[in-house]
This record gives sequence, C-alpha cells and structure tokens, in this order.
Amino acid sequence: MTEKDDFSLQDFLPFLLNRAAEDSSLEFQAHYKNRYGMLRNEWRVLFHLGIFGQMTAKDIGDRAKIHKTKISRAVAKLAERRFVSRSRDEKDRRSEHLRLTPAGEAAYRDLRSQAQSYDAQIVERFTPEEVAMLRRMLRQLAGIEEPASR
Amino acid sequence: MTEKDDFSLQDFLPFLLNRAAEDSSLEFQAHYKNRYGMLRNEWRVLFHLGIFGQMTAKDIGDRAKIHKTKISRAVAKLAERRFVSRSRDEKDRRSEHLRLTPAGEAAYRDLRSQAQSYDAQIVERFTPEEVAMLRRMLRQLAGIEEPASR
DNA sequence: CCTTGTTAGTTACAAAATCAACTATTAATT
DNA sequence: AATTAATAGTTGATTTTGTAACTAACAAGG
Repeated sequence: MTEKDDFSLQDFLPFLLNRAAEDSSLEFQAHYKNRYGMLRNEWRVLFHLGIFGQMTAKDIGDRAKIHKTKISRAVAKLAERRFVSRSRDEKDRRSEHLRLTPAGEAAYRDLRSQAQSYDAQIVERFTPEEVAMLRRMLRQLAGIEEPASR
Repeated sequence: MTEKDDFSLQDFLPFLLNRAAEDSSLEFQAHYKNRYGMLRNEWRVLFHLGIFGQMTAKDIGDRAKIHKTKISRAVAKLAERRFVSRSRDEKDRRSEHLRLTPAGEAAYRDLRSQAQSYDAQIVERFTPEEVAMLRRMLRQLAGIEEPASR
C-alpha cells in the first residue's frame, strides 16, 4: 500500500471540503442532535429565523440555497415541536410567514452560543488572518456574496 | 427580513464548509454519475485503489474515514461492474485485498484527469499562495496529516 | 374572462445513509 | 485446549435524502 501518484485524493478540493466539513461538524452535530433532536436542515432554518426574525420558506431557500423540499420538511418538524409558528400571507396566499416561538427563540439562543464557541474552538489553531482568509475563500466557493461592511 | 444579529450563519465554519463542499462537488458529481454511474463512495474507493494500488476495505476506511458499511457496498458495486477484483488474504482469511482491474484502471485514469482539471477550474480565481493555504487549512480541519515532502 | 405560465409549498416514491445485528476468522486469557 | 474478546466484512431494518409530480394561488396575454 504505497502511494504511486502525484495528484492525490487529498489534493482534490471537493474531497477535501467534504472531509473537512464532516470532521468539523461532527461534534456540533452530535450536540444539537442530542439536545434538541434537530437535524442539519432544521437547525439551519432555526438559525435563519433567529437571525432574520421573519421569513417565508422561499426567503430561507434563496438565502441558504437549500432545496424547498428540505425546508418544507424542516419547518414541519420545527412547527410540530412548537419552535416555529406559521401564518399565511393574506396578500399572497401561496406563501407563509415563519417566525420563532418563545421556545424557538430560546433554542436559537442556545444553539447560537454553542455554535459561536464551537467555531472559536475550531479556529483556535489558526491565526486571525488565516481564519479571515479561510472564511472569505469558503464564501466565494459557496457562492455567498461578501458581507458589505464587516 | 432584516438582519438583527452579529454572529451570522455565514460566519459559522461548519455551515460554510458544508455549503462550499456541496457547491463545489455538485458539478463534478453530475459528471462522474453520468459517465460511470458511480456514486460518491464508489468513486472514492476507486480513487484510493488507483492511488495505492492494493488495499483492504479496512485500509480504505482508515485512510478516508468512511464507514465500513459504505465501503462494503461501494466495493460490491465496483466488483459487480468488474472495476475491482478481490482476493482473500491467506494469512488472515478475514480480510480481502482489493485492486483495480484494467477496466478499473482506465476508469480511474479518466476520473482522475477529470478531477484534476475540475480542481484547476475551481481554484482559478485564487492565487497559488491562497490555494496552498486553503488546502493546508482544510487538511488540518479534516485531520489529514501534511504530506511530508511536496 | 379564460387559457397559459409561474410561483410557493407539499407529498409520494425511489435511492442512499445510518445503526445494529450477524458470520467468519483470528487473538488473548484462563 | 476451551472460553472470551476482538476484528474484517456483510446484511437487514429504519431513517433521511433526493427527484419528480402534484395542489393551490397568483400573473399576464389574448
């Protein structure tokens, strides 16, 4: 079992990104799963609602590039657990406004602070400049526009 | 729908990594799926065998951190298509040595060159220094030891 | 209006991932 | 040697995802 090639799997960005993503979210994933029984998409939706206050499923999908099917199911679960409330838009009865309930807010705050300290822990081994650069490059790869003024 | 917080989802590394990983592998995924009908795990196994020549399923799992169940099924498919041949280890009859058949080698070479040029295309927008840094940081996040002398 | 097209969201069916149990074989312990 | 534990790999049951088709509501052009 000796390497015999130059372009290794470990140079291949899609592979590397997937591995880094899996590895880096494992612990956090375990946490939010155990604590709230939330899957990745539910947690993403919760975050968006926590950050933006009120959105439709479409808003979330556009912003996070999550497929509407996933959002629909995530919202259904969150609503079932009373983390999210829904209300029809009376101007356009196709869409539904979503917002966090008090319980949802509490879960959001908790997960958010978890995320923040988990993030800090991941990033510990790099310099602030490296981290800034990493985030910038990842945003570009993810097709997320640079935040205007931060 | 206005932002009201400081620590955005888009700063959170596990989120960012997942998004970047998804985005960057989408196109490539479409390619290898259409061309060889291979799924991500099959393609990963193929790559490992192409790079290392001969390995057991365990070797692959250890190196790529893929669960043995996935490897078992991926290998089954690859063997069915005659991309991989298996032979029992007579010293330890529990394990099986895997290697690529000529057809497997051909598929590997093809996918490898695809991967290489796809990688180059992803990376186009950054400077070589940035790319080197990105790979290094991602390897660290993925828990992959730095290649000794490259 | 009334056909045609578009959009928001849900649901159904197929494909895949996950987790646990299982077989076969080897290693370790008494 | 006999028992117990550990390891390589497979299989099966359950959960999750992904793709596509579907419903309901609105929009635009004739």
